[in-house]
Amino acid sequence: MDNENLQESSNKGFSEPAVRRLPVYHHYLVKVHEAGGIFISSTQIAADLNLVQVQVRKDLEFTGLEGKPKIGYEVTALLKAIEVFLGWDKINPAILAGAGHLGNALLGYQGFKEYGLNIVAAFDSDFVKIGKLIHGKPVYSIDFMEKYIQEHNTEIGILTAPAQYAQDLADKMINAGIKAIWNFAPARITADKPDIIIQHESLASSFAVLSKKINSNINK
Amino acid sequence: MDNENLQESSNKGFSEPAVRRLPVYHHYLVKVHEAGGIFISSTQIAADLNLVQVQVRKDLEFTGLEGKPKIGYEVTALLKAIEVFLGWDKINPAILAGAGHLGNALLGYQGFKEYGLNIVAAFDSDFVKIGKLIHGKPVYSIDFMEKYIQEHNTEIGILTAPAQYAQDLADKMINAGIKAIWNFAPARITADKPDIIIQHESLASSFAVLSKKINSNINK
DNA sequence: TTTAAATAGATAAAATTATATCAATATTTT
DNA sequence: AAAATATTGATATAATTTTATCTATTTAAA
Repeated sequence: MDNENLQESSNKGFSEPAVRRLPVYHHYLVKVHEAGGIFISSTQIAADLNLVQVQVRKDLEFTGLEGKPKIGYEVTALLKAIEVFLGWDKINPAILAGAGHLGNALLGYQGFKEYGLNIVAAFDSDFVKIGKLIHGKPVYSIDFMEKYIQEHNTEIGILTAPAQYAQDLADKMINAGIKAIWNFAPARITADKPDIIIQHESLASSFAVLSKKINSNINK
Repeated sequence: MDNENLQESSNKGFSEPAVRRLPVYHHYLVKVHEAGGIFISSTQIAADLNLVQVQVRKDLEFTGLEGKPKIGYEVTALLKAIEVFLGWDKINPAILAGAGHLGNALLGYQGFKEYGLNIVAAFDSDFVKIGKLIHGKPVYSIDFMEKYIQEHNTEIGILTAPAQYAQDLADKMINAGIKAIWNFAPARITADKPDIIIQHESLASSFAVLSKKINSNINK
C-alpha cells in the first residue's frame, strides 16, 4: 500500500502526539519485560499508565506490529517495534553546545543510551572547561565546533547555551552540516536552510501549562 | 461530575497548544519591549517567529486583550495580559526533590523568576548535599520534605529524582498537600487524590519526535 | 466440541486544533 | 476629505487527534 503521498502535512505518516506517547509505553514495557512478562494487552497498558485503552491500541498500530486477540502483544517484539519505528535501533551521534548546568546534566544522563543517542563531544567558550572531560565527554572550544561537525559528519546538535547565543550557534551548526537541532535555550531559533529539523524543548512552555492549570483550578 | 476526576480533567477555557505557545510570544515581546517597541502586530510576530499569522492572533485572543486594526497590540499590555492569563503575575513557591545534575540545573536557572516560579528548597538523600546550599537554595534531608510542605503550604513540587523513587516521592508530596507536580523523572507517575495536576517533562518524548523526523527524512 | 469472554483491528463519530476568508475599522496616503 | 491599506475580530472550513462502537478472532472454560 502506498500511503506515502497522503498530504503535505509536516509529519508524514505519523502523529506527533502518538510519537510522544511511544517512549512512555517503551519505558513501561522495559519494566514489564524485566518482571518476566511475555505478553501484554493494551487494556493492561492503559490501566497501568492511566490512559484510554483505544488510544494505546491506536498508538501501537503505528509501529506496524500485530497483536493477538485475547492475548495482546509480545513484549520483546513490541519493544523492538517501537525502537525501530522511532529510529532508536540506530546509534545517533550528537554534539552539544553550551556546557553549563543543563549541558552538564545532559552529558551525564545515562538514559540517552536507550534511545540510541550518543553525545560524543561538548563545546563551550569557557577556558576553564575547555580541554577537560565532563562525565567522560570531551569539552572543546566552541571555535572548533564547525570543523568537528564537518569532520565527523555529526547530524544532531544539542543547544544548551544561553538564549543570546542560541541563533548564532544554530547557524554555525546548520552551516557545518547539522541536520537536526534539539534546542534547550529559551529562545526560538530558525533555520534558513530547508529540511532542517528543530525541536524546541521549552521549560517555559511546560511550566505555562502547569501554571495555567493551577490557576484555572483556583478560579473554578 | 463523576467521570471528571478519573482522567486528567479537560482543559476548560483554554487550549493546551495555545498555552504552550504563549511563553514563546512572551519571550519575544520582552525583546521587542527592550528594543523600544510600543506596538506589535500579529503579522510581525508571526513573521519573526516563523508561525502563521492567524494562529498568533487566535492564541493572543485567549488573553482577552484587544488590539487595534492597522496597529496591533500594545507591547506592555500584551506582556501583562499573557502573564495574568498564565498566572505568572503571582509568586509560585515550589520545592524540588532530587538534587542531582538536573535538579542542580533547575535550582540555578534564573529564568524561572520571569514565570513567577520560585524554588524555595531542595530535598535529597545524599548526606554530602544535605545542609549545604545549591545556587543559594538550601538542601534538606528528604525525610523532612513532607513536614516542610505542610508547614509552608507549598503547592508545587518539582521531581528530579531517579525513576525508581519517583512514585514514592510523588505520593509523599501529594500526601503532604502538594497540588501540582512537575515531573522530570523518566517514569509515569500517578495520583490517587483527585485534582492533582501532574505535568510530565519527558526528554524521551521530545527526543522521540526528533528521532522520528530524522528517520522519516532519510526514508523519503 | 461448544460456548463464553477478552481483545485486536476496523470503522465511525466527536472533539480539538489549525487554517482560511471576510467584514469592520483605524491609519496613512492621495 | 476621500481612497487605499493593513490589521483585527468574527465566522467558516479543514485537518488532526481522541474517543466510541462494532466485528472477527483467539483462547479458555463448560
